[in-house]
Amino acid sequence: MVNLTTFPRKQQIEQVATKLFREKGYSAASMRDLAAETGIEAASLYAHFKSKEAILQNIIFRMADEFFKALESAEKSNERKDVVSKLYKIILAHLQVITEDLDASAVFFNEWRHLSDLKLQEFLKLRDNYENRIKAVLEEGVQKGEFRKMDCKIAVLTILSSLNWVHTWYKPQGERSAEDIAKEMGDLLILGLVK
Amino acid sequence: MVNLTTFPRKQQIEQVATKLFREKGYSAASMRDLAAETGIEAASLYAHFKSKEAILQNIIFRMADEFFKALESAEKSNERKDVVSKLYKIILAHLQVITEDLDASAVFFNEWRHLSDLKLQEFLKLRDNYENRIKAVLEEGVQKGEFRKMDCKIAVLTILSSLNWVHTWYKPQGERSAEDIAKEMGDLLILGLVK
DNA sequence: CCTACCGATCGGTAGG
DNA sequence: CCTACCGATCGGTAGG
Repeated sequence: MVNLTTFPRKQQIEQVATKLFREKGYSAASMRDLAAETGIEAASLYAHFKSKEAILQNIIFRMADEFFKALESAEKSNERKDVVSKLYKIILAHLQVITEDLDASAVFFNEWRHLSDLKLQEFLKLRDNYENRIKAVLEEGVQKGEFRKMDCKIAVLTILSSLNWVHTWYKPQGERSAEDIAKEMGDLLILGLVK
Repeated sequence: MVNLTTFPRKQQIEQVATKLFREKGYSAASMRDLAAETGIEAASLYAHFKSKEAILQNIIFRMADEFFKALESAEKSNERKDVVSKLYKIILAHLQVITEDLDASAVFFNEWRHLSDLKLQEFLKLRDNYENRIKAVLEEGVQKGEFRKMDCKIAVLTILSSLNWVHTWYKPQGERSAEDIAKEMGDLLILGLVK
């Protein structure tokens, strides 16, 4: 039973659902689990959400929105700078979104496949778009001679997959901030391991 | 309905289950789905496996075994070489296991959380062990002066998470071999993006 | 490997 | 937000 009195009921339910979806997975988490954790009857949840999937959709597309907003402001604030600085900023922005809501990030990265057809397509289109915008930054880096010649498609996937795994091990009460992690991972991905 | 006549029944069922667990997720895939795809009755599946989870356990611990065998032979064949070469070999070995069975890899990486307590602990212990062995290689690289000073824990997680995402985009009939991908990703992770 | 079947639980609706 | 309830489906067992 989770107790939150400062947020509207709907947001409380969504937050508890997020935690539940993360812990058990979307399919294994039932509306009755959610009812028990929020302290209201299962049937009453349908006064707030029209279906179980609607809750998932809210979580996922809100996160997608956060990622896009972060990417846009990272791109804007570095328009005239070198590509290396721009990429550091993008990595930081992406990690800030993740570390600010680990539960929602976990659901975003692990449970999107349970979206139904139309919403799934929408999600995949957004993901594709996001990847391509970062790929364009890498291509700019290659073109300007800052980066080695490489397969930029594989490079984006490598960068994003390593960033997207951070939600599994990041500890908010740990000693390292999102900025620390972004610096460390940025160095690794941009400078490499070797001296 | 999948048709395979060259393998014993139990292996056929496991292979179809792997595909099903990958596509729908472990929780959402039912024994009746599996029955329909294999062409036998749901109740008959229990002549081959004592439970649904037993199938998942088989898939996951067989893959864990493959990863460990690959890591061991990569370590052995490079005992006296420089750390950079050793790490390239480890990356290749890891990617070979993934690309040789994409379905089983997907289940391994996505569905382990549905293992029950005891088996889950076993899985996490193995994963920890695997990560630590690669971390030791990175630390050796730092100590010998081949690598920059860095947080080796974050570095292993970065490397492994990017490798473990390959199953989502690798196309076996595509033009790129596991060796190609390993070279490309190895270069990125070891040399970095910059010139 | 089949038929027949079980208790539990699922997402969701009706009507207040 | 509740009570009362529905049809469907779940993992699994008994007994052959």
